[in-house]
Amino acid sequence: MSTITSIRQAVPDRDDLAEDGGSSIYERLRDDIIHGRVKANERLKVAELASRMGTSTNPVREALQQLRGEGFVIMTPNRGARVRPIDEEFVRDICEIEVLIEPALTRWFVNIATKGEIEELERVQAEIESLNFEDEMRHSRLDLQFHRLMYDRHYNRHAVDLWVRHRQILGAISRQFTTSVKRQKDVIREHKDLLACLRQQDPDAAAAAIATHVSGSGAHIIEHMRARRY
Amino acid sequence: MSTITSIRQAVPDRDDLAEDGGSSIYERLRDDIIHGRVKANERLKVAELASRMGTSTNPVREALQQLRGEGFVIMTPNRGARVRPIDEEFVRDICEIEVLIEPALTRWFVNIATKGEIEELERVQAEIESLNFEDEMRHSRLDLQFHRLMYDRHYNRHAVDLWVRHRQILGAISRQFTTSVKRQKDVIREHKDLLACLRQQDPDAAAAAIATHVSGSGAHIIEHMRARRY
DNA sequence: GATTGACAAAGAATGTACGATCTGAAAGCT
DNA sequence: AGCTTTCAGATCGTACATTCTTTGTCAATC
Repeated sequence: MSTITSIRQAVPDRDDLAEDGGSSIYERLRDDIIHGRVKANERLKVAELASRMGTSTNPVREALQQLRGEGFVIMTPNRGARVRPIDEEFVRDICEIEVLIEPALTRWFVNIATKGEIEELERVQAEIESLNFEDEMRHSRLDLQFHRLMYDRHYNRHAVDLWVRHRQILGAISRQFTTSVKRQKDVIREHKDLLACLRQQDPDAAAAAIATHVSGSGAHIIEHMRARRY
Repeated sequence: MSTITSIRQAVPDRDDLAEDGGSSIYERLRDDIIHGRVKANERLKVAELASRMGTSTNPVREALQQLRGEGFVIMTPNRGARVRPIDEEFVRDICEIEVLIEPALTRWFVNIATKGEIEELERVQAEIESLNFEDEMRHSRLDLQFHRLMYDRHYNRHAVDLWVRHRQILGAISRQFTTSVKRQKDVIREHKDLLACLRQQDPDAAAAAIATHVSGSGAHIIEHMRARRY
């Protein structure tokens, strides 16, 4: 009967958001899928989810439809919703797209970056280095801030939204494990390389740097997933 | 009162699909948005849409949620849904993303294409040329088939899905006007160039060819939109 | 005796109706 | 004029009916 066990008991991280469990039904479902709390291809029954969430079925149905639009669940007529597997292939696909998009965003940033923005980037980077991955949660926030500084002003909102969504998925997955020491050093070096390219106003080199950064990050995540038989 | 006028009366094209108006509520809404039958930022009231669609409110709500997930409508709590404007910026954003993605897909195709597949492409291209844009509907189908032959087998399903969705949007828009003669010639020439690159097994040249093809297509659409004060 | 087929019953998704709650704006009061 | 109140309109949530899928059983045939 109870196909979905242990979905919502004790979500230890992310207690800073939305105090009273007031995160919307949509966010709860999405997090459960991203964090792998529901198995791949598992069926999502509205009645079951509704009783679990403590609401009626209608809000659940609408949340599922939204998730379908975003590609997190797959719905077939009269047969309900299934979890889209967040497996290595999925991560690889996302990363490959980001390897294409992020360099383009970065290239544009190189051409419009002000002195102040580059200094701000360096400030964040210095903070990242001084923190040195001691607090993964804070590091994640700083890393997000670093990239956001470059992308936020881009005119292509569609591309940036895509980046945000992809990053949320990847960030949620990588939050499940601790970054390896090698990857820590690589991240810092890659950021430094990127900053050097920015200072030198070299779009091509900056694009190449961010490409290796994204690619390396994706490879790191996939290796961890494979190691855990995720 | 009736904010949404002339949404569904007489959709002349696309009468080949789904005889009894049986296209799903989601598709109807999506088409209405894409084709510009509802104005940008216009409010979408569930009760109104429900009576128009001849159903109750619940299916409409779920369709709206799905559209929200795909980014076609913007919903704010307790204030309902608004139409996301499909304007020149939106098209430009999509095209820029495709200029990044399609070359990558093409590049991969060059490396795995079989002789039979290339011949199939040439056959479709010959059909396109013989048709010579006399039937835009059939041309659109052939053009879709042309690109689909290259992308369908790609391992990155996520990227291909993104391409399909973007292409649907662009195709729906460009179906509203007739292709200029110059663009017709350009399309045929670009396809020929691409085929030459494929035959020569030159991934870089093929990627460049598809990039100019996509870019040109986008520019053509945007020019038409601007001309019509779309 | 095992396999296949139909058939019935349970489970789940989809659709309908209605009540509760929120927003927005016009009317009334100080 | 500015503020409050009130009310219509719309969204959101709950309960129920309908329809489809699925599963389990039984019988008939090979």
